[in-house]
Amino acid sequence: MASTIKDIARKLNISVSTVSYALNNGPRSVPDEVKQRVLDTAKELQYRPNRVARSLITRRTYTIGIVPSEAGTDIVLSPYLQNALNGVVNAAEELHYDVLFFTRYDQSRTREMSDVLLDGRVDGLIFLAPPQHAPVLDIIVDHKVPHIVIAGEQRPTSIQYSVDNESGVRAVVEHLFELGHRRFGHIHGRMQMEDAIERHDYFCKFVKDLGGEYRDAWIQPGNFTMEGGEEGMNRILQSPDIPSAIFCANDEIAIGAIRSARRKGLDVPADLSIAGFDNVPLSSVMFPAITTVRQPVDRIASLATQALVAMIEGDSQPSSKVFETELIVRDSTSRPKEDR
Amino acid sequence: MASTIKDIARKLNISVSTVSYALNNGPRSVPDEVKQRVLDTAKELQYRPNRVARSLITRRTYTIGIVPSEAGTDIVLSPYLQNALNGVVNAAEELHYDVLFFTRYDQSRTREMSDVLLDGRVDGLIFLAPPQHAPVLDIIVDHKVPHIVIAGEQRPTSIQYSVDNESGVRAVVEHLFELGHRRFGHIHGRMQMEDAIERHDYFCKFVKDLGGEYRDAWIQPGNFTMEGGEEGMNRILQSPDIPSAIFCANDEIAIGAIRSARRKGLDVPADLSIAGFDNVPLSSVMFPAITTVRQPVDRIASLATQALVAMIEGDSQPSSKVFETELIVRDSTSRPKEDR
DNA sequence: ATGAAAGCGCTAACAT
DNA sequence: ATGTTAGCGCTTTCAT
Repeated sequence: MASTIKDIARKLNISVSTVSYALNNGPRSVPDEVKQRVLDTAKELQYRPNRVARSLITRRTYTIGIVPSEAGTDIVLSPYLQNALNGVVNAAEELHYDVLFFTRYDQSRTREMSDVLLDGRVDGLIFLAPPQHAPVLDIIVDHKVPHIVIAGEQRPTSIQYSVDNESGVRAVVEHLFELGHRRFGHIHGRMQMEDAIERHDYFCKFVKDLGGEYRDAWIQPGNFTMEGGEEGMNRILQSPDIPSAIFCANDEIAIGAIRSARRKGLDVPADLSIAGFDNVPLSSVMFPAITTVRQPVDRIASLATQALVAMIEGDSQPSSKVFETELIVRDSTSRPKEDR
Repeated sequence: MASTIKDIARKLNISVSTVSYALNNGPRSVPDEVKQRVLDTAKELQYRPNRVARSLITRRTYTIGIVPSEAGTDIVLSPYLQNALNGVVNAAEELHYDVLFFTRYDQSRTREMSDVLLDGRVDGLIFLAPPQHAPVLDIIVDHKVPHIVIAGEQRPTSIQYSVDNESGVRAVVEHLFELGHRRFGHIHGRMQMEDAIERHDYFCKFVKDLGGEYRDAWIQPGNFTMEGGEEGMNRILQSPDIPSAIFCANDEIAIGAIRSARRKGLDVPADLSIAGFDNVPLSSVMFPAITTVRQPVDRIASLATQALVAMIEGDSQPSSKVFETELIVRDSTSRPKEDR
């Protein structure tokens, strides 16, 4: 059995409070001589503090929880989640926090989920791209647990760290328009997610604003995955006539879309321009390299983590932030065929 | 303030033990009528069990800890770690465990580290490619904490899940030899890590066995990273004469090596064959696609997690496992120039 | 300067 | 069938 402060106290014939103060360097002072004896005995007995017992009193665990946007197999294979997690881990390491990854984020069981998130194992929570109207989030807000939402819908009650989808989408659409495209398609993400909705809506808005054309048949779901992108593109290509440019809600969709187009004998970008969003590592080494919108996921996640810890430690009440994007033009977009 | 079982008991004028048994469905039976009233009151008071208090007694947290091979920035960007983490998360989700990612695995502070790992927040630990002779591991063994080591050195005291580096390296070297190569170089990983050591040693052994040639100048460190691979290759290319084939200890090194070779005006594979290890996603979409050795990292991690939980729950004492590899021949290797 | 004791929220042995 | 109570290991208030 592991030894406790009681064991140290007994061995030294002093009280547990003195041991506690000696071990923690305060808040009550302990004479150096006593402190040294406590430390020596602790080492001798291989004493290790039990943080569970400690946090029962202090209500602090030095652990932050990360809540992925959905449960399911292979979620950690998503480049977006990987980058976000990387940012969280980077910041957490510096702040001396560990990261608890909640594996069971099942939308359909609000009660069970909130019980897990609120069971005392973490000091604060980071929600990663939560679905719209997530009831758990209401409960978290209710309980005043420190938390930050990345890429979620606006809620006055929660601090949001999100990317500026408006300027990002505007940049892509304008880029395609300037190349000469007038007929646009879109393969969107999971429409429960804020980024998917915004990118879809801004796509429609900017195409309309510029006087371009889009049709219902050219707008298809892509689920933020490669498979989804492939299927979405298959459906678009079933139209009697097809658009000359496709904006995909993320790079994985774009990769799938390119694969589908190729399979149907279309050349990207000669026959069809395809653009993505996120700038995941793969997008630059793919053939063709994908035109995309960079968003600083790591940085968003790092700063969110720092802000969360600031909330936890009561240093400050941070405010929501919107992060800038940057258009990266590569080889998957070019002038439309009819122009040449 | 959140409500506790005490609040429920008081409100219902019954004892806390009855409330506890009602909430937990046992081990003592509670009449349905009472149970229902407890459940109703729990809901009404927005009661949520405090798992920290519970685990202080039960010594169970339903959390497994994952210990990365080193601390540092951007560790979650490593494809190997990502795949392993994905496997752990997949299995953990199914088993209803969450995953605590330890961010502060600092080799130089054994004491601090082991305190963190042993502070009661997790039921068991998974070590991911720990460095050789890691003193923390000794302490973990000492404390009889359930744990499994992935890709670590053999230790009779710990259960190991590792990949069969011998057959993997043999397959690449034989592949290169059959293509006609006789002069081999190697860019190795961090030599504190078992996989790096084994791949290096087996490389030397099999080249020798087959009657091929390698020289000290052709064996360079690559640190398991793209940058390392690039630098390693730069050094190899400084030799007056160079090998015709390079085996890299992982795919990231290979990617860096290819980049370096290209920069010096060499064509891969025409001028130089380069092979990797791991089969990370990038390796198949790279240009040229990389010849590599597939190892089932996700599966290793999933099975390790399942085995760990079995240990935790006392169901069984699993044994160490070695996993098979598979050579995947792609476009970065071909017959040497002089042959043509 | 330091000991005694209360108690964090919960489980479970011990009573009745 | 159910209440009382002793902790789990720790922090911290209250005494002295």
